[in-house]
Amino acid sequence: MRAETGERRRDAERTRTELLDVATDEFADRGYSGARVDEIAARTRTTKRMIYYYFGGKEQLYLAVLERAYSEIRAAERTADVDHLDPTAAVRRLAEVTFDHHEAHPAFIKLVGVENAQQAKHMNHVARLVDLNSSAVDLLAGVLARGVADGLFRDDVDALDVHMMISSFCFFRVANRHTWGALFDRDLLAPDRREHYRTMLGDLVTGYLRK
Amino acid sequence: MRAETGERRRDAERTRTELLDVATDEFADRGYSGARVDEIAARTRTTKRMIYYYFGGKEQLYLAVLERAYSEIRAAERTADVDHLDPTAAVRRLAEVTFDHHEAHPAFIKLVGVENAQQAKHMNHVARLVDLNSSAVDLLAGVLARGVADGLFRDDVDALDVHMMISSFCFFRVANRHTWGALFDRDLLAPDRREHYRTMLGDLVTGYLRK
DNA sequence: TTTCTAATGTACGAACTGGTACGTTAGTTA
DNA sequence: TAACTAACGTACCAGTTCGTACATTAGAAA
Repeated sequence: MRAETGERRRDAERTRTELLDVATDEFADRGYSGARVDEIAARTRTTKRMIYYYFGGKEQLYLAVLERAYSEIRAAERTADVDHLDPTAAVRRLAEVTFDHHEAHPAFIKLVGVENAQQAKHMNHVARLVDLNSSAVDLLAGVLARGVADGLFRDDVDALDVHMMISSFCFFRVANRHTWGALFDRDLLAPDRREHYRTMLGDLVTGYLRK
Repeated sequence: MRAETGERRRDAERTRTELLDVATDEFADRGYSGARVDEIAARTRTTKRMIYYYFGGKEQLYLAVLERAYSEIRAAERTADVDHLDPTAAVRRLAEVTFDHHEAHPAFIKLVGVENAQQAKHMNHVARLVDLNSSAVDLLAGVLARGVADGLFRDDVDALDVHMMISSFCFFRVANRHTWGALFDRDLLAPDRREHYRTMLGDLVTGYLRK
């Protein structure tokens, strides 16, 4: 595999990263038990031995994949700059960021599914993840408070509930596109329907919040 | 395993059903590749040999599980009697039926996840399933038409989109409760929050449809 | 240049796992 | 009651898969 150039350079960081990249796809596509360490190794320029050298084993590799995937997400979530928008536009904006993010990271979505299939037992071992995700909700909570203060929004809604509402729509569209396509013959990710769903989500959320 | 009573009766139907029951849980809990035929057999009163005798193999057993799970669903979906309700109440009713259904059938939800993880490649082999699921959408379409005719609902909404909106909320709540609990320390299935979410879904959908 | 160690490669083993060959028995039918 | 077959059980095999023992090498340090 490695041989194309003939050269053999040593680069611990590159080897580690390459293993993580390939493992992310493999775990996302085949699930934890479906993923094969031999297969992961074969798709890199290094060997299976390095998985054990750098990570310790299949499970720790999966853990590393999970942690990196969630960490990368955090950065993206923070790009939303909504302070200058009025509350309604700001909520719509936040929903769109989540929408775009889900669409752009199918592997991450699959990993969430894999992790839920295992009752999130691995995620509990990555304590660091817990506070990462709160930031998105805090941002939303701020906007909601502004909307309530302005007399635009209902005052009995919880930010985490709204976040769930948004997440569920975005998650479903990506995660369940295959069964949906098979059952109803409609591709939820078809490019020409993208704007439609994005707008729909915004309407949905702002409609729910409106007094 | 079987030995408690000492007796050994022959009953093809019972053996088949028992295998399907156990296999449903095993596939739902561990995914297709994670499920073990030996484990399935061990949890029944019969032996692994019978899986091959009645179904042919692991894959065909999974197919049988999938088909039965979807078939059982259809019956439940039909219990909604909404013709006597005004459009808004009827939509709320349909959403609640889906909500209740998802909550009552976690194994089914998991199977949907398992199937999506495999790009629904097995489901495509069960052509019979396709028309099963349409009935729920047809029911919804009728109600929406009534609402539009009465001047209550927007006239630019598609029934399948509304169905997706409802499904995504219900699906997410059940399917992703583990990661959600781990990240936000909130149990989406806590009994004392059940009414809250059920109402929230109704508000969400009717709010979106309202003119 | 020599030494030393992190990084890498190879070969192999033990346990697991889906599947099967073959024998046995319950219950029906003639 | 003898014959027959659907239903069932046991033992085993062959391929797979995670993991490891051991050998080797690139490149830094002395």
